[in-house]
Amino acid sequence: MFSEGKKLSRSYYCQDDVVTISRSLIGKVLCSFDGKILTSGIITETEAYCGRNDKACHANEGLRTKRTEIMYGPPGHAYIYLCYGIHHLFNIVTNREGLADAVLIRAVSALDGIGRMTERRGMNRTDSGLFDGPGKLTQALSISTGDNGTDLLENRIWIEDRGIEIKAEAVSASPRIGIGYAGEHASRPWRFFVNRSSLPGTT
DNA sequence: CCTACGATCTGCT
DNA sequence: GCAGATCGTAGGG
Repeated sequence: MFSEGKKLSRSYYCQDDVVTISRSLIGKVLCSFDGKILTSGIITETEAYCGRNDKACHANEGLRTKRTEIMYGPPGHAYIYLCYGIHHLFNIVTNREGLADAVLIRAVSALDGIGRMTERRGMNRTDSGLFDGPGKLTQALSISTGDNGTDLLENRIWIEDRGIEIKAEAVSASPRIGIGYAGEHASRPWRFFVNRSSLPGTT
């Protein structure tokens, strides 16, 4: 019953421009498997964070701590951290080991296991805005800090290309959210999102 | 040790 | 539109 999809390869995550990867992840499918049920959603919003010369990045300019260690590891692994003491935010390490580039997934549109995803959110299927936030989608996909460091080529959390087409004109770029502290770097248009009118499910 | 604060979300006004 | 939740991390003493 599940759609055929091709899991993104290691080389995809090894591309050297994190902004390009962030843009190209729009329309790909984020999947998670909890041992019983597959849940997934089309990625509709992302943000790029660069390990060099980017004050918004946790690992900017070689800041190496216990938390950021995963970001310095090999590409294609999950960097998950707790935000505001409540929300688990999911990122993908990219480029090359030692550089700490990452893409934050900010929103998805549910595909597989919608009932289970809605349930995990403690919401009703008819409610709106169920998966359109970085903290919301991790809850829906059952992704938490316990999954920090997960290899996205394994079968717990991964990303597929299902050939979903989203027109270039349906995607916009804007400054990243919630990083006002990043000074002059805050205005960089490193957030990518599918325009509201083009979101799956609208006409 | 102690303090400040955050790549957010919800509920209430 | 705004305050409160809630806790790990980072940085300073």
